[in-house]
Amino acid sequence: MKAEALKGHLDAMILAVVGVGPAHGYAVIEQLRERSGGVFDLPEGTVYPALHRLEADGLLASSWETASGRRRRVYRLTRRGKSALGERRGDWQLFAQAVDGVLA
Amino acid sequence: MKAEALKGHLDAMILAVVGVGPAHGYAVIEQLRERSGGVFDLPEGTVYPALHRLEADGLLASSWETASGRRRRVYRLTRRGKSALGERRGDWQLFAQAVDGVLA
DNA sequence: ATTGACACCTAGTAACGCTAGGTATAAGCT
DNA sequence: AGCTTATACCTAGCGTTACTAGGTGTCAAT
Repeated sequence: MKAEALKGHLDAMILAVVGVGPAHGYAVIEQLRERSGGVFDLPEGTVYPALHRLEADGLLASSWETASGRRRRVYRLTRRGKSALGERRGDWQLFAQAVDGVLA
Repeated sequence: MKAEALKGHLDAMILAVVGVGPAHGYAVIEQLRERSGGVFDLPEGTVYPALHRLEADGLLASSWETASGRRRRVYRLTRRGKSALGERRGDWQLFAQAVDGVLA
């Protein structure tokens, strides 16, 4: 599968993962891998910048935590992020249905 | 819907449209609009370069036609294009299922 | 004569996932 | 003690690709 396939859909998936509950970057990567059935095994260089983007856009907020000697930046959904997640889910359904219509 | 959403999926859809039967660029644009229920109303600057890419990759082949005074470049699937279409359909199903899994 | 639909083209831009490097802690093995 | 693996973070630069914004030309309708 080409790398470009993900473009424009990663944000929605990250919001969805963090929407389940606050999570740090590494955990987001694991969740994406598990919830996608192993399809999305994303490098850190993909996910970390995306998290920063989402925070800069005000859809996520972060705070530092320390767990067993390791520092973690834990992200949570902001109000705007929660609202954006709803929109993105709708966008995805519309998009997927449209692609199905063309490929059918 | 963001423009990036399409990335990596346009090729598959163009192959699918041309796979139904040879078509020229403008007709491809119309087919994409119709078969997607109006969701994909793509500018020429998106579709024409994509057609050129696919031809350069050997998945499409083209020939000039003249219909009622207007010249058209008509594209058809090559053997490799047909095979690629099959792969891309599979990729899409895998991808869509994975995204569904994460967003659910 | 002018507008709109048809039909093609391309240079440049913006977005973003990824590569490839880097730092640092903790646990387990030899 | 040294090494590897997993955890956990970061970023500069690259490559791909959809789109913008322009251009050319034909034909039908007003």
